[in-house]
Amino acid sequence: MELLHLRVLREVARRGSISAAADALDYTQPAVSRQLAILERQTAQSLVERTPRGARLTPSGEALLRHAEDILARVDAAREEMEAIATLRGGRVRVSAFPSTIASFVPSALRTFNDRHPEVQVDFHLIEPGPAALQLQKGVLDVAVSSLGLAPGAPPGLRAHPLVDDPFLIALPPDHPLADLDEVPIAALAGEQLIIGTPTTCPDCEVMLTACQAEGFTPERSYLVDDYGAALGLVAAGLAAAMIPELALTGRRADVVIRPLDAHLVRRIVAMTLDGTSGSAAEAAMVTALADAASAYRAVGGLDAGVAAGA
Amino acid sequence: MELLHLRVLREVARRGSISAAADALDYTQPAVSRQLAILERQTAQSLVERTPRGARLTPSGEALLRHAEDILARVDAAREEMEAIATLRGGRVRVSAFPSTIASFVPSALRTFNDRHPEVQVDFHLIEPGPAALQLQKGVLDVAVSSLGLAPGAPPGLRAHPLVDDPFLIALPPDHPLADLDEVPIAALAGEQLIIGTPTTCPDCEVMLTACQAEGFTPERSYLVDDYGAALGLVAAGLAAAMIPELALTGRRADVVIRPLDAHLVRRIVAMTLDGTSGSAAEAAMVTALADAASAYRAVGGLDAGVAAGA
DNA sequence: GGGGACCATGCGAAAGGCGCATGGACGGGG
DNA sequence: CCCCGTCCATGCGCCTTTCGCATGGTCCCC
Repeated sequence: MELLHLRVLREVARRGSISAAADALDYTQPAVSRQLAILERQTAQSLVERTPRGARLTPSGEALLRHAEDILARVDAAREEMEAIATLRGGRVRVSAFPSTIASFVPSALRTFNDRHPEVQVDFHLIEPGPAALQLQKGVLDVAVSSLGLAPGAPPGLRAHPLVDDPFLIALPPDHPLADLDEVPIAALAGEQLIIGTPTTCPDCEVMLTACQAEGFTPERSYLVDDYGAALGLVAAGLAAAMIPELALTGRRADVVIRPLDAHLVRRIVAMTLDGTSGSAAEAAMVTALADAASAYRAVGGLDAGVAAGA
Repeated sequence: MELLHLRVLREVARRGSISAAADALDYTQPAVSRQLAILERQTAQSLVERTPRGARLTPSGEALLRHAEDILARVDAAREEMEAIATLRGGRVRVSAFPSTIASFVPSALRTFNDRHPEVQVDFHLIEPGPAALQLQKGVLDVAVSSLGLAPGAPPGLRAHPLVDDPFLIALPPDHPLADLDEVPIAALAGEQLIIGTPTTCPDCEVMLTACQAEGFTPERSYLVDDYGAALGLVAAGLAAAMIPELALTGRRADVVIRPLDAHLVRRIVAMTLDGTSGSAAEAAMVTALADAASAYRAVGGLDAGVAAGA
């Protein structure tokens, strides 16, 4: 029992003759006659009653027709949903991002996506880069805004689409000697108490450690704090300097001075997707929306203006 | 999009690999792989994510799978209903009969059919032979117990299955001279007032007229009555003799004498079905049940015993 | 590092399905 | 009353599809 058979049955029922059905189906009359015969042989039923003036369904034919109508309608629905998904008029995309991006450019991306593709459902979750990679691999997530994409040791099987390079800045107490400089040399941090995110929650902070080691020293790290707000509190109290990614500076406090470093240290923020598969149109569109939002964010300078002006 | 594609998708989803799906579907792995590729091309979607350790559905694949499950379940349901109809575990049969048969053997046939095939629904209607033939031709009736089947001028396109030959008897007033005979010669009815059903409602009564004409006379018919009960009332009043089919004698009245005729005049009662088509199993089973009931009715003598004994 | 599992693709053969042409049945019109 | 038009079934030849087999590549796990 194939779909063609059901289509033939339906058309014969509608048109009232095999010839007319063949015409409607763009087949020759013998073709549908044969398909009908095959269907009757397979169902062991006489489904249509042939007369010299046309054809009519038998009771068994009517019974099968009821199923055929539903089945064919459902097939059409399936095709339409596939079409809708392909043309971004339907479907779903599951996205995640981590806090500082949600505080900056990601909402704009989601807004853009909604405007462009209002019929695509967006499932959004806050997920840290590490877990997000696992969720992508498990297939329960489509796009993850992540900070560990392009580095060596990136999660396998995933593909990273660059969004924005987020520079690391240094936060200093206002009365700190280095606060007078327009740009803080890495080397000047030797011997200073430095707050750096721990590798487990902030893997990208590694770049700071390696930069320090390249300058020949290992930073003093008595304050192990993962939260940037908390770190700024400690900085304001004059207890330490802190390395802060620019995107994490969601506001400015007057009791902290932000300065760029002389080395261009960044964490590369990317949109991660599964590699190898082509992915859905919605997935690609979400990556595009994220890239657009990140680009716009860079264009207006992000928080750079504020940084340059200091507190 | 064919059923095979949906079956492939479902099996891949269930088994978690293309190879396993191929095994379950009795295909080779390349065959399934190709069908899947075709489905993906037609839907313009990547439906399955291939890995070296198996395969997993993408979100689009899951969306299509939801449809596939329903469609395939419905196809199975259709197949099962066809199977049920073929094996008399389902389906429906539309039957009709006319009054005197409903008063005699037809109920027993319906009972037999119900006992044999309790899952087949029976739609029963009282329909006179003439209209029943039209209904059969229109396809809104499957089996009709009729009295005009084997005669010349039988409705075209229909097939008659003999059930029972119903003899015509003569009903006489008790004090009528012919009431003393064991058997009434047709010729003796010349000049008698005779009640015979009119051709429109009792076409089979024609045989009586032709028999009379064969004997060289035309019966006197002052009382044109189609109802056998009414006819017997007129007979009891001594106004006429009446020709009555045996099956129409549903009871006996003391004021009427029933006698056989010397000529074997019968109306042939048949089960009529559409000719040409093989018909449903239920239809054939209903004809069988009717034949069985008619046969049993004949075996016990019907009302013969009562007739021979007179009033 | 090697073996095993998995998937994609090329190739040849078989089968299934279509169109064309023909034959038979029935009804309507000349 | 005959002829023609309509409708359906079937035989034949060809083409398309699709299968199985065999091969190649990738990755994981032992």
